Amino acid sequence: MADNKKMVEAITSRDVDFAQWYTDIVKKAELVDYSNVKGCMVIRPYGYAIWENMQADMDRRFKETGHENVYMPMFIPESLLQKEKDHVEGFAPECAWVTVGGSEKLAERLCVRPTSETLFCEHYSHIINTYRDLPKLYNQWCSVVRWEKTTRPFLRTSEFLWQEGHTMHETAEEAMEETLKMLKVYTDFYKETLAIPAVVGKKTEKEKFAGAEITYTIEPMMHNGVALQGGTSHYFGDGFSKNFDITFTGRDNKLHYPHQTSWGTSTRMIGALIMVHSDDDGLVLPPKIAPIQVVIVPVASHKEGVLEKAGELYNELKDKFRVKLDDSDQSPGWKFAQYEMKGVPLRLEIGPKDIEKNQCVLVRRDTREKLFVSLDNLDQTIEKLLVEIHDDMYNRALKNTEEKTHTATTYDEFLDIAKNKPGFIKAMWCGDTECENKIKEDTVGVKSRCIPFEEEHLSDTCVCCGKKAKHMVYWGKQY
RNA sequence: CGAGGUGUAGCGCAGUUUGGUAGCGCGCUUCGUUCGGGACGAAGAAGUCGCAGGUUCGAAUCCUGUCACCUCGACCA
Repeated sequence: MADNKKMVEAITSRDVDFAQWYTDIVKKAELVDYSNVKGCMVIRPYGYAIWENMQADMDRRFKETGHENVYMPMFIPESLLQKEKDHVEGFAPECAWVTVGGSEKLAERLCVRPTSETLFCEHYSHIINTYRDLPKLYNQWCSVVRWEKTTRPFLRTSEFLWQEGHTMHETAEEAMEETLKMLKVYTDFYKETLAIPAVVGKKTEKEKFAGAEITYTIEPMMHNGVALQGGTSHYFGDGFSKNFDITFTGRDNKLHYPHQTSWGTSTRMIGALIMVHSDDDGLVLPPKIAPIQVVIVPVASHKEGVLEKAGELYNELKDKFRVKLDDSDQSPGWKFAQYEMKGVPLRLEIGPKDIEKNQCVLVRRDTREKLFVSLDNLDQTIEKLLVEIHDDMYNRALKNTEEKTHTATTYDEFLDIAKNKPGFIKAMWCGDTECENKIKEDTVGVKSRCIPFEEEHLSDTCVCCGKKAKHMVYWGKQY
């Protein structure tokens, strides 16, 4: 037992050191390994399986909304990147450059894509000629590179996997509709698949994407009250179109510039998953993306009939759920701990006593609740439980978010909350970037998260400067 | 890029102050006993002490340089 204790203590407690706890989970659940390239990580099979499940779910949603997958080059010539001024200024500081090919110095250096707006625009300028060519609804699954100063597995790495949608539309209205539609796709995905609630809304001028007219964002709150930008959807208007000379002949037989959007989510969502749901015993995965949904652990597997029964159950369940039968010769206790570490939503124990009673033991990862259930209609019992687990996980995360969301109407109140209570602060804002800067300085890092779609009227004046308020803003620290 | 920290067996660490030729726990291999919350015994395998110089009869240990990683800031998905 002393040894068990030690193994369990190998995960730093979440309440003691959140950052260390996160790193422990990521390593011990075998999601990643550090690589020997600065800021890059090896995504191990278990971590990659989570990403694959996320991909499959999102890809389905993209296709249901009419999008097609494409693949762009990973290199962007410098001249192409420079066509949009704000865009290049935003990304230049974190570009990786290729200057040599083989032994030849390149005439023009190539940027390893940090994002692909410019490549899509270049391509769109070739293929868009008439309004009949619109809309173009493309998505790309790939990796991008941003030379970050500080990196953490999943949350910020030099190279990361993501999807980036890039669309072109005949009218501004249509593009705006697309921007909001994809934000909704993200919000639904977070809720229905990741069991993560989030605040959604518009970024301020200061926080919006380089080159965008409007940036919408989904901002889930982590267990410790810190926000994570979980996905963005940008409306570009016709800014890029003009710079890249993308034109089409309209219904009026005149030349027009198409209106553009882009939207993206990344492997960072795995980081969100960890920081929202997991606990001191390891990962807790929502059933929809868990690589293993049910793990079958035979108990006293040397006793006659146990392994056979476990095998029968596996065969019965394997077509309906992602099931693993662990018949290795590790002790049951070891397996219990191991699959808790890996966040498997349901553990199914089957031993001699169960077989006698035509039952098995189901243990929920999220609550540790132990249920003795009949082997009759087991698939239905499990299906119901998985749904329940998902809903309970969502509701717990929602409760945490609500409990850690505060309201401030005076600046003293705001500073007090920022200093003493982790979480979001709802407060009125005048619309000036100066106030955002001041707040960030006065609070050590509190920034505007977003202007939510559903604003509340908390007071008439800006919490910072006292001028007339324009918006209610969610404020908070972020990863 | 600023501040701090760490590099010794696959993983976690001790040894460095005071130089003497490397050790512990976990894991791994084999055999046996175990099996309802990280089992036990026996026998094994495994380390150019991050890298490069230097001092010394002798360096994991002292000196110089360098690289990588981690944490916290600034920057960002």
